[in-house]
Amino acid sequence: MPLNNPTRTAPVTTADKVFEQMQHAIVEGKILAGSKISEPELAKQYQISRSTLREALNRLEKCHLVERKANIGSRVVECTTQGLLELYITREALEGMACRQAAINITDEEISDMQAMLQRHSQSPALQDGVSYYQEQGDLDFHYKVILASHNQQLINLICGQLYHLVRMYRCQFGMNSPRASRAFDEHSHIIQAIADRDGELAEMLMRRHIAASRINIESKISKIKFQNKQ
Amino acid sequence: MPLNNPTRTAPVTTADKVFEQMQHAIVEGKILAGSKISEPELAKQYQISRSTLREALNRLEKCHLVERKANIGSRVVECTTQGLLELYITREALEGMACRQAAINITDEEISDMQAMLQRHSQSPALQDGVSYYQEQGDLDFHYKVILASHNQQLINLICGQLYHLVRMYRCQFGMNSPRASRAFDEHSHIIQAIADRDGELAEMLMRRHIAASRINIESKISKIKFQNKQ
DNA sequence: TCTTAATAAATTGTCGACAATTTTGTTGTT
DNA sequence: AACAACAAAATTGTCGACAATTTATTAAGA
Repeated sequence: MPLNNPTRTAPVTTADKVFEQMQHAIVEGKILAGSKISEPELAKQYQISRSTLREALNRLEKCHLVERKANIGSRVVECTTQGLLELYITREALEGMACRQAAINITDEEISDMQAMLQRHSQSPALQDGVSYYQEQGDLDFHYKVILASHNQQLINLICGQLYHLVRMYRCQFGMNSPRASRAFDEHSHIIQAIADRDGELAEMLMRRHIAASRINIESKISKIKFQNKQ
Repeated sequence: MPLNNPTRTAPVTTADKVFEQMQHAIVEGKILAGSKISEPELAKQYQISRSTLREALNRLEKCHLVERKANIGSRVVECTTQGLLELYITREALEGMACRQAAINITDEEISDMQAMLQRHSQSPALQDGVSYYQEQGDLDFHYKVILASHNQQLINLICGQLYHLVRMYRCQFGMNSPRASRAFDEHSHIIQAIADRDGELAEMLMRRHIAASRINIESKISKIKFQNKQ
């Protein structure tokens, strides 16, 4: 089970496999954001029938990576500054609550597990500031563990099954791979402490600030890029 | 545009229509919660092909009303006490944040609109404590307006497009139609006031308490029912 | 030359049939 | 009677073809 999706099940049907391929292609920008999706073209490309492709498209729509309009067709979602802002505000709400619930529902075993992970991260700086998209698992791993520890299936499905696909897409396409390295590590540490202390209120507050800081960090990078482009 | 779904577009394709029919049937319990869905059977029942039915099923899956497993089939979601609890906790997080964003992004026009709605509700007690599923629009209307006023498309899609289908299902199937009548009206009033004052922090806190109170109210009703059944 | 209308091409929606998988029912053995 | 292996039935997944709708192209008129 890959680190970047703890809730996923092994792909059994061909639609599953095509879904995963397209998912990666969209996240990495190989299929361009905002571009129209031609069913006949992609069906031929993946060597499958249109029915199967449409099945895959439906799943991509479920995780908000494509949008479909009746009789018009499908488009890959666009990556806009506003969309990123909205996404992080939503994350703040959901992961904040997940963190509060984690403080309530986490098992002792999961606490040990998270502390062990933190220990590993402290010893391998490469994990603290992942350089590429595939190496950012340190941060994602932390967030996934917190979310799963909430033991709230509704929150888990929403965040891991839907939001995080978009999060990865934005991170990848905007080149925001290293989420504030050392600072993030400290913040992770404090959050785990609050959870271990069963202090739900503090845990939620810290997680919300952690995500808000991450959002502001990314926003500033974007505005720099925009500034450069105008020069 | 029906009151109970402000983000919905008119159904154009037959899959759309079947989706809406099934949606209502599931929410109202005409298709039993937790029951298996036979594709051949339902396709015959609705006089459509299996492809079209599957398209409808995909949309039902998108709003979490059915769950599908590969090679096994689809089932209507179950209505469990835990599921209800999880749903309301998620609502608390999302609608709380939506309320905070509304305090930031709402237009003067929308403020007037909400105050006018409140005025109408105060004069028609029937709207304050809706008796049946179809008459609970007073409460739903309020929540929808707040969510839309957030002007955050991500939040709007998640809450209106997904969560609220489940909310209506639980309300309908557990017979929790009147959401604490008069108390709710006062709470609505205070929330709108906070939004109009542009006090995002207070607005979020009030909305969270409002939903938490609603959750606790429903929980107590459920435990009473369980108690009765054991007698 | 620019709009508008009509027509042709392409794309999406729907259908029925076949293949693959799961479930059910049966048979045979312990 | 209980269990296992096998066979039959039913269900889901996939395919290609046709219908309905949208988009592109052409023709006509102002």
